[in-house]
Amino acid sequence: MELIPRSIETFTRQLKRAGIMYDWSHTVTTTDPAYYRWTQWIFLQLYEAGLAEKKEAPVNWCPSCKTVLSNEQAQGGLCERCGTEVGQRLLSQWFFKITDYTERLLADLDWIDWSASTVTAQRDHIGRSEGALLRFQLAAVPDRVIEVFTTRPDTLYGATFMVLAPEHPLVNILTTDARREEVSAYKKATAAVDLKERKRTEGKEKTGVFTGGFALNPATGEEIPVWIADYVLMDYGTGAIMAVPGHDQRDFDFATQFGLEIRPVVAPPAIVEAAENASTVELELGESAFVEHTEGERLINSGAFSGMTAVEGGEKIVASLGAQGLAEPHVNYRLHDWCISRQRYWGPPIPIIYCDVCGTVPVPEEDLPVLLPHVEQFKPGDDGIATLAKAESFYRATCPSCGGEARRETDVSDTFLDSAWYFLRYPSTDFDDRPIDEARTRRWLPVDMYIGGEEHARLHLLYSRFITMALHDLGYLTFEEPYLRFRKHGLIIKDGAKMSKSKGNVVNPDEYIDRYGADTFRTYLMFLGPYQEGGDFREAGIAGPQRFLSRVSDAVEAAVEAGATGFPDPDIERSLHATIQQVTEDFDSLSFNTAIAALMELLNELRAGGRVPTLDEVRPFVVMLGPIAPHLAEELWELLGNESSLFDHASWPAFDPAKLVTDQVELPVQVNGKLRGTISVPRGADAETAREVALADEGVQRHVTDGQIVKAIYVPDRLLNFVVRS
RNA sequence: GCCGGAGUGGCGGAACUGGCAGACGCGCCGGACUCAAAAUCCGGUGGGAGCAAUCCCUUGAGGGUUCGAGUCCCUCCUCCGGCACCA
Repeated sequence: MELIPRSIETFTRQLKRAGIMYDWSHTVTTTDPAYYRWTQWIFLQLYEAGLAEKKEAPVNWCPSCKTVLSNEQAQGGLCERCGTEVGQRLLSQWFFKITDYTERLLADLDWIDWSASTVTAQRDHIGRSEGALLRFQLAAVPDRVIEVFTTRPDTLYGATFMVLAPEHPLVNILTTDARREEVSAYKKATAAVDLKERKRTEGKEKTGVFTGGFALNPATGEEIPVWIADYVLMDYGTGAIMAVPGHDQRDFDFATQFGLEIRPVVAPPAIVEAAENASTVELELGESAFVEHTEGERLINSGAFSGMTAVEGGEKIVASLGAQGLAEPHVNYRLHDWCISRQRYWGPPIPIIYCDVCGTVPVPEEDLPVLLPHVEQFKPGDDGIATLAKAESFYRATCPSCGGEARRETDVSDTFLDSAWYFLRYPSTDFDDRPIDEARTRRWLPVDMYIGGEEHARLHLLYSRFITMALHDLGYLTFEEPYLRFRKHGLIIKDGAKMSKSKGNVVNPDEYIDRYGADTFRTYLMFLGPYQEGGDFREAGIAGPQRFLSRVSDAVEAAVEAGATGFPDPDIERSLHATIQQVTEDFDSLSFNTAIAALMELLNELRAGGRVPTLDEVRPFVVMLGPIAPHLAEELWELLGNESSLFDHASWPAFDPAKLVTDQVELPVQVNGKLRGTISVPRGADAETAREVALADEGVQRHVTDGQIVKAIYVPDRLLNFVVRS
C-alpha cells in the first residue's frame, strides 16, 4: 500500500524539479477510489450498452503473477510484467466488445494526425483481412461441418487436406479409434509446449498427426484427410484451415513432410495461354509453393472455373457454393474482444453481483465505488482463484434487485482500463459528482497533442480510442477520437544500449540536475538529437548547452547594463526574425535540437566580436528560451524589468516576413554542376543579369573559357548553372 | 519472413518541394589572458595533392534518371525498433 504513494512522490518531485510545468491542481491516481469509482462507472455504462459480456475463454496464465494476461500482455509467450513463460487456462472472463468497433477504429486512422508508424501499428494490430468462410462437411457425420476462413477461396480446388488446431472442438468427433491414442498424445504435447515455443517458426519442422477422419471438399466432392497440427492456431479465424499446399508455403512444407498430395490450381497467365485446355494445365512446383501474385494469374485444374483469372474465379466459387450455404464472403480480424478480467488484487473490482434468483446484476451507480477490501494475503495463489474470492467479507453481498443473498464478482479490471480514460478525467478532477464535466470537457478535450513511447502504439492507444468511441456513442462525449495528434518520442540510449535498470545505465535526473542544474540538463536532452528518434546520452556533450546558457546570461546582463534599445544593425534584425520563424516552426514539429541550434547561432551573432546586444534584441530571445530553460529564462525576464512571470504574461514573439528579405542575394554559380563561384545579385534578378555578373567572376570564367556554354539553368535567388561542352 | 526507421567528419547531429553537403555543438589544434593552470575570449578544423592561387575526392556498396542527387528510381549490405506459422 505504501509503495505506490512513495514512487509517485519521487516521480512528481523529479518532474517539478526538472521544470516540467503541469497543472498540479489536477491529478489523477488510478488506485484512488475517487478515480476508480468512475472506472467502475464506465464498466457499468458499457455493460448497460451491451458492450461488456462474460464468457468462457482460454486465457493466458502467468504462473508467477498468478493472473490472466491478454494476448498482448503475453506476447512472445512471456509475461509482460515478469518475463515468466505463460501457459493456458480456461476461465470465465469479462470482455469488452471492442470488435464491434473495428471498422471505425480503422476508418478514423485515415484522418487522425498520428505518426505514420503508429498508424501502421494500429492497422496491423486490428489485422483486417478479406476472404471467405467455407464449410466442409465431415465424411462420417454429414450434418457437421468444419468451417474455415481463407483469403484464397480461388484455390479451393487445390485443397487436398485440412488442418485443425489441436484444441479445435471437432477433433474428438473426427478422430477414429485407431488414431485416438496418437491424437491425444499430440494434443497433450501441444498443450505442454508453451506459447513461445509453439509460435517459434525458424528452423522448426512442421509437426502434426492424422485424425483418421475425412471431410468433403465442397468443390470437388473428394474426401480429404483431416489432420491436426500446432501451426494452426485456435485463436485466429475459425481455428481450422483448408490446406492448399500448392499455394501456401506452410501447407506445402506440411504436405512435403507427410507425403500429402500437392495440386497446383493457379498459374501465371503465360502458361495458361500457351495451353489448349486450362483444366489440364500442368504447373511444375519446385521446392516451394506458388504464392506470389502475378498480374492476371489464372485458375487451372479447377473444373468449370479453369481459365478464369484468380480474382474472378474466387468470387464465382464463393457465389456458387454460397447458393448451397457452403460459403460466404467474410472479413476476418486479428483483433479480439478485450478481456478485462484480472484475478489479482490490485485494480478496481468489477461492479457486478451474482444472485441465484436475479442472475447477473450490475451494482447500482449510487453504490459505487466498490471498494477494494484490505486483505492479509494479496498475493494470488496457484489455484487460479482470485484473491478477492478468498475474502468472504468482500464477496458476500446483498442482491440490489431482490435483496436476497448474493455474491460479488471477485475479478478486478485490467489496469489498461484505468489508463484508457484518464485524460477524460483529468480536466474534471474537481467534480466528485460526475466523471466528466461537460463544459470542462468542451474546453479542454480532445487532446491536441499526445506524446508517448512506441510501446503505447498498439494497446493503450487502441483501448483509449475504443473507450472514447463507446462513451461518444452513449452521449457522454462530443468527439470519438481522443488524441488528434500523436507523436512518439525516441529513446535515449546510453553506452550503446537502451537504458534499463538491469544494465545499470539509467540516467537518474536527480544526479545530473544536482551537478549541472535543471536548465542545462533539459537543454542538453533537447539538443542531443531529434526528439522523435531519441539519441545517445554522453555526459561529455553537456558542456555545450552549459556554456550556451551561461553566454545567454552574460549577454542579457550586458544588455541590461548598457541599456541600449532598438535594432541598430539591420543584419542582426533580419537574423532575429529568421530565428523567430525557425524556432516557431521547429517547436511545432518537435525539432527542439534545431531550434536550440538556431538560438545558438543568433546568440553568436548578437555577441560577435564582443558586441553588446540591445534590450529589444534580447527580449524575444529570452521568451524563446522559456520552453527550453525555464528557470534561467524567468530570471532573465525579471532582470529585463518585467514584474510578472514570463509564463503568465509574455507572448510568443512574432516575425515579420518582410524583414526577412534582403535586397542582394548570394547566388552560387556552378559549371557542369560543380560550384565555381558565388556572386551577389539583386533579389529576383533576371537570367540575363545573373549571367552577366557570373561570367564576370574570375572563378567562373576559368571554367567556361575552354568550352562552349550550351545551356544555362537559372533558378532565381537560388542558383545558376552553366552547362559547358568542350 | 513481414512492417517501420536509419546508415553523412574523430563524435552527437544539420540540410525546406532535387539546387553552395557538413548548420549547431562536443572534441582537437593554435593564439590571448595568467607566475602557472582552470575558467573565459579570439581564430582554425571532412579527406587528399600543392609553397601557393587552385585542383581532385567525399553522404553504407554498386548501377541509373537529371544541367545538377545525401535527397528520386533499381539491386545489394549493415544496424535499430516492432510483429511474427494470421490461413
